[in-house]
Amino acid sequence: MAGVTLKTVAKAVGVSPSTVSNAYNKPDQLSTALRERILATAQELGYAGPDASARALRSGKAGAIGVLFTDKLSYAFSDPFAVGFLAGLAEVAEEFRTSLLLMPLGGDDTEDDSAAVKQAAIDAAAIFCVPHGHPALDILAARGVPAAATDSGNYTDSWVAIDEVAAAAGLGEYLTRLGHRDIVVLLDNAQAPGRFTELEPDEVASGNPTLRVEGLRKAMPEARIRLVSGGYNSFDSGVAGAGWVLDSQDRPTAIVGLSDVQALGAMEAARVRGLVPGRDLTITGFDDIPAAAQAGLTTIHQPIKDKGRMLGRVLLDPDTTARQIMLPTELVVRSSSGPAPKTL
Amino acid sequence: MAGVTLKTVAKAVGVSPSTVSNAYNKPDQLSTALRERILATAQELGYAGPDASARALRSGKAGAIGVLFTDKLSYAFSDPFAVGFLAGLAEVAEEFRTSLLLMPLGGDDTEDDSAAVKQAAIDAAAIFCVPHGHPALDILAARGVPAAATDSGNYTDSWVAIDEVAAAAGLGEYLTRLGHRDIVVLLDNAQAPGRFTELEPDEVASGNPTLRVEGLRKAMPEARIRLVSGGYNSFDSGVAGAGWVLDSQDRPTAIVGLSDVQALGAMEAARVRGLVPGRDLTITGFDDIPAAAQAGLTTIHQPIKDKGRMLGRVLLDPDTTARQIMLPTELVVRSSSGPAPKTL
DNA sequence: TCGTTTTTCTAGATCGATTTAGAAGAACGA
DNA sequence: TCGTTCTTCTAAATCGATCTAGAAAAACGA
Repeated sequence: MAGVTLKTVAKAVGVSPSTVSNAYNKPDQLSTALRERILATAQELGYAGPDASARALRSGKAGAIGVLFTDKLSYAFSDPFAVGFLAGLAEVAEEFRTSLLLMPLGGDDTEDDSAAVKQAAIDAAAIFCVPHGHPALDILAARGVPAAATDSGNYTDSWVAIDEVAAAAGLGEYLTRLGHRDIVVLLDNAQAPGRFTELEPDEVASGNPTLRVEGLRKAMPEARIRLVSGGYNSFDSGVAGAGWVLDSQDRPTAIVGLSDVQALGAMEAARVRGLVPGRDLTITGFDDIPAAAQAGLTTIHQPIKDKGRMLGRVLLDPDTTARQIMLPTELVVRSSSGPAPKTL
Repeated sequence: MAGVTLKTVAKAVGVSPSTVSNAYNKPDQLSTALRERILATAQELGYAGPDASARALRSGKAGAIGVLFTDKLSYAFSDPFAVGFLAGLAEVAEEFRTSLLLMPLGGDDTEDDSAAVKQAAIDAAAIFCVPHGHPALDILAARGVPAAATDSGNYTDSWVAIDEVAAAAGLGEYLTRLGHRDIVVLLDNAQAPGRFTELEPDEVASGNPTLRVEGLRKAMPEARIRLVSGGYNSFDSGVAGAGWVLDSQDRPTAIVGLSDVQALGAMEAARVRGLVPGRDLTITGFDDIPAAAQAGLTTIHQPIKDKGRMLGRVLLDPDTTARQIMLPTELVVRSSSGPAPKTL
């Protein structure tokens, strides 16, 4: 049972290993009769086809692309945004008979954490919301693995992204029109999980969060903008972070969640305190996940699934020559936003 | 840049390849000074550490476990049940520094579809809701890959499951008590996607669906039980399948979704037709995903995340010696179920 | 001082396939 | 009939590491 290799089969049939290999990979290189005899013998011996690792080594193709996450892998699935992205990516991967290798990076950047990135046998990598400067990115570069990211930082020459700054600026303009001058931005800071505190600008993970804050600042130069983190990106951290803000002496008129799950958490926190989003305060999100529509959350819509699909094409499809793809976004106004209360 | 291998580094430093290998894998096998010199030289040459495929081949460890899905990979993410399972599995995988390789199987069992299963370099496999007798399972067995399933069919000696029959029987008893005698079971049949038709019992994918139907039959021997498929397991197929049932001349008093997403779809279909679940008809689900509670769906609760976690332990943790783990379930009654209408 | 143990390093086999270049024989055209 | 082209198959090199067994040198104990 164990130790049955190409060679074993070759010997049993009385042909060379090359021929057995061809029987599996290049059927037209040998006569049908022989091929069938080989396959039959293989079956008999309990040989299940060429070994994956060996093939990968020799042919230089791993048959998988890595998906890099910053958050713990288990968090990755708790945000429908991530799920939507994966669904799109998976769709294309499937088309090219490629598997997805999920690779968690862990919050802290000890070298231990990057072990998976060094280890993994992958042909390419999809970089999903990983902050710039993360050591894993350097490792990928050093390994020479083609990579494409979900944001347009200049650390990867390939990306599929949205114009984060412009999108956030659009939201900022909208909030300004509504009269908001005192904003709290709710973001995730994996470095400081569970720390509900105002952050200095340089504590914001570079990448999308920075760009979104930048867009807001640009559009609302007069406004006071504070940054608060409730830890990892999740509904619960939204509840906690917004709770902290709402219980403080110094409430803002609007809470801008940097993801929908956090914003939904914020809505929950408001509800618990008897506040009605859209009337008593404004809460907005980012992404437009399905649940956002149900909850009436004002948010920035971005084509999540398409992002995954396009990234897949950039990595796998030779016909897709574009390396940098910018997708459109749209401000979706729902019931969670409204004019700033005049009673300041 | 390209073609830098262990050997290159070894030659540059003036040591043997073995020593360079040890520098990476067994630091205590050589002096610190030499190790540092090797690492420095490697860095200089742009060598990013031992090649993954080669290591996998030689050491026989791939550093990844495969996750097998029946549905198209993209569907896998649309059911929160699957997502919950993955989150649990990922948690344990992370602990053991192992990656997850997602492997879609496709609906039809042409040999082409199993290519991924043959190809994939994995140490073990998690079999997620794959019907018994699927060729991919035979391939795994032939390859000698340790596998564990999410259901207790006897095709794998390891599994983490719930007592499907008993759980469904509990639901059946409950429905009987409520006076229901005419049931439609809404299930997914990937063989016949988009086909909204009553199925013969042998058209039901073996595995969980069969067991659940069996449990129902056992608990409600007097009842008329019809089977209907709306295609792949999804909200939309629930809408479509239930829609077909509700538009027919011969409406049942209860629709039993074999998954929550389908049941939620059925609720939507009812709502659209002006029917109130729990009053005009009964709708039940299976799994108890988070959305079920929000929607007031009566369903069977199963510990989704724990299922993933336990399966991970069975596959990876040497301390977990149990091979077969049965987890508890519970009938959760909410507003979507009620007495069968008397006006028959 | 001499034998023994420990530390540090190496040679060479090996993991299991794929690939390139080419041999042997069959088929073919003129 | 002879040279040419296909078809079918093979020998040997190779992918990039890890492992086993053991050599050389250093440290140690009595």
